[in-house]
Amino acid sequence: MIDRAFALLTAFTEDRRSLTLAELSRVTDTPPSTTLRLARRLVHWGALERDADGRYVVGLRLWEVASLAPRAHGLRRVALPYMEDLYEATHQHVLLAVRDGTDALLVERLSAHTAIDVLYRVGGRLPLHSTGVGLVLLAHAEPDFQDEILGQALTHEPEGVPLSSAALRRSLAEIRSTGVAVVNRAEPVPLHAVAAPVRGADGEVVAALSVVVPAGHAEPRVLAPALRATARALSRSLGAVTAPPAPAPGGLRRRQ
Amino acid sequence: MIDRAFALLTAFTEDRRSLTLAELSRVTDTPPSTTLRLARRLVHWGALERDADGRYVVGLRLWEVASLAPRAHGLRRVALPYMEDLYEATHQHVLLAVRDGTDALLVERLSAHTAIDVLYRVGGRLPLHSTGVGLVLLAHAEPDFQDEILGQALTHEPEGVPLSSAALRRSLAEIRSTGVAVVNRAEPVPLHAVAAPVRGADGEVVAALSVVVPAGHAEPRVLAPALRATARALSRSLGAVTAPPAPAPGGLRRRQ
DNA sequence: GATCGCATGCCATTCAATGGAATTCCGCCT
DNA sequence: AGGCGGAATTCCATTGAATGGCATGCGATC
Repeated sequence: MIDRAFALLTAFTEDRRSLTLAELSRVTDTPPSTTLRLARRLVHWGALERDADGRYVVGLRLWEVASLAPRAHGLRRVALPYMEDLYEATHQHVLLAVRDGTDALLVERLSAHTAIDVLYRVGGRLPLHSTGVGLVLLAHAEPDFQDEILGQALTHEPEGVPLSSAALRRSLAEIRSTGVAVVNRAEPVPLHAVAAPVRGADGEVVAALSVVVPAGHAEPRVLAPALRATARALSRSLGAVTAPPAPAPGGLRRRQ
Repeated sequence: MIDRAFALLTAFTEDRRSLTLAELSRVTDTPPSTTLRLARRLVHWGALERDADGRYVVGLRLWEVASLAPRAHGLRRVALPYMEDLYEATHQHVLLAVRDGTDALLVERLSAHTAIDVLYRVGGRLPLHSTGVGLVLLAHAEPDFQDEILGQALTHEPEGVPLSSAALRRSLAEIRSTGVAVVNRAEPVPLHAVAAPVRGADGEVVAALSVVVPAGHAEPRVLAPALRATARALSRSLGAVTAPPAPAPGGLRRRQ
């Protein structure tokens, strides 16, 4: 069965990058014989591989076809040179994320090894309501979806401070009108994040671009124009025809 | 059936990034009803998505799990900062590739937008015998595998010039003894490629790191030490314990 | 040296995949 | 407008493949 195969693949996570057959069997709640048969098929095809210790790991061939995903690698391909430009200017972190369900998915990250703290990993998920890229994506999502998120009890992620839905709504409006999201964080290390929307061919926001710098490194005021300009240039490369937002005056909620 | 599912996924290629159901059906030689059922399952799971036109494309979720592949994204994660260093020095192309079967698979590429010609894409395959990274990987592959490759009729890829197996064997020996591969190419645009091996925890070569610059930009002589040093630093990050190669004197063929 | 857990092979049962035919939908050409 | 052709989709009886319990061999651990 095919759901079994996917269950096998999803058994792998960031902190479970390699699994034995027995582990796979337990995690997916499948009898060992079935698991073995399936794992073999996947190995044969290249979706899984066995590492030096005989443990199962995600395979190169799966990555190869996944590299054709337009919203991930396809986007990245176009964005990377622009990200490099930002990277050279800041020499800290440059992030590119798209929305998937109720999370932001980090599609690319450039980081100097002299840069601060490791943040999120490429391929990992970020909360929408407490990161720069997340806020940008949320601010430009369909209103219905925004309501759904706003209806939940939210907290600022690392600190655990509760976040009122009214305050968040105000933030989103401001993000739409200014064209950037600015997040200042004290924990775990003081930093500024500045993020801007990236638009696709039909004008809708398809991704968010961001830089993250330690507090004192550069003022968000200075970074914002660079972010806006770079995101706009990237949008143009993606086929976004006309000039951008033309933000609804007063930050009206229902725009779409 | 699960092979059907993989057939569906492999129907996507670089120049077929999006497919309609009918196209999928034709390419995989599967009846439309079966194809539809399967495609739906894959969409449900996130391995496929439908784009704005309703065409099927590779999905974000597949990319997400694929980002756990140790030999692809896992490697890249460690390598990227080192690649950045090389990139800053040359501002052209920096490549990272691993071997998969009889090809090199390009795991990462940094390129300035001012850089020359587009070469190969990330996620794409390169020939082993006529690229810098490929030669490095081939030179450090198991002897049996080398023989297999050497037994074939080979040509230098872009020019179509035949390549004698004796000459290639000599090249491989030199690559092993010098620690770098140097490829000078006239077609389609004059360029130099310099590549060096990256070693994993148990000392075997797991990847190849390379820079590609236009002829006249920088001499391979100058680039080689930088490549060797960076590849070695990267190897150390990967857990390669001891100092590297200690090349077999005289470039003996059977080393393993 | 014995035991436990893991990887693996085997096989009768059963359940789910299969694809042909019919239907609807949509875009294009006349 | 009208109608044609291809694509997407539904349905269902048939068939063929997935299933998992059990037994075996293997290796590590106490």
